[in-house]
Amino acid sequence: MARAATTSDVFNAIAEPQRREILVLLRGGERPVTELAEELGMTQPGASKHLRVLREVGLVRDRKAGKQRLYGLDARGLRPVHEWTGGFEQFWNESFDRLDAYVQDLKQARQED
Amino acid sequence: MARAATTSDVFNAIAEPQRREILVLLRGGERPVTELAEELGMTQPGASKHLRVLREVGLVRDRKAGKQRLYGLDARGLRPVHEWTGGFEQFWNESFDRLDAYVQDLKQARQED
DNA sequence: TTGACGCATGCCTATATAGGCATATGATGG
DNA sequence: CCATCATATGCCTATATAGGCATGCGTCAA
Repeated sequence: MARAATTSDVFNAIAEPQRREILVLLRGGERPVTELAEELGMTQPGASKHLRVLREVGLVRDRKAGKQRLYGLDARGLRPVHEWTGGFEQFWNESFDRLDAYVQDLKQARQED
Repeated sequence: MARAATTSDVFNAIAEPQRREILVLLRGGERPVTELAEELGMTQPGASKHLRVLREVGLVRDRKAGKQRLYGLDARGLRPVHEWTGGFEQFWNESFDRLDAYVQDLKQARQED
């Protein structure tokens, strides 16, 4: 079995680099599919598929604009990710310390040989 | 083709729910493999495999402790994820506004029919 | 209505990977 | 050296999914 579907889990949805690029581009405002595809060097169907995933997981929304379909950012879904990683913030610096302690242990162990 | 390997991309590595659970558990301190497996209801080989991915991507480190191998958190790799999502923070609230505007547009469009 | 444009979808393939199982590997105590 | 415990790995299978391609579908202008 595999992980939760890309279409239901934001963590998985943003695991794809090109989808992250799309989100970054959309910070600049709404864009039609073809423009996104062009700017990111992907095919139009490719862009559409990534956009579909992002839409189903709620990170973008779309609206019709004439012949075009404009995709826009809905970043709210990223907040849980930000908060989850934030739960480790206190360990970022501490990690250095622990690594130090770890290295110290290694040195000691080596001396005790 | 697929996305960047779980073993090289932190975003992908944490896309797996069980790996996230492992990381959360490790905030409580180092743990041997069997204990992790037990607490998370996974098999020992399963835990070992997830730990390997986490180790290769640099989110955990291990040290020998007698017969056991203790895995500990190295959260530094989560920082880029936190920062990347943080880059969207200004859009979280704004998203509501945009959504509102969007809904307004819909209503207008409907009236204009 | 017709043609052109913009986008979504279906089909197919290759690949990554999660999980189950058996087993190899490594360390410890006698 | 042997038996045992703790982990890591290899093998196999099922599945998700990214990407290429062709094509369907809706919209607009003439």
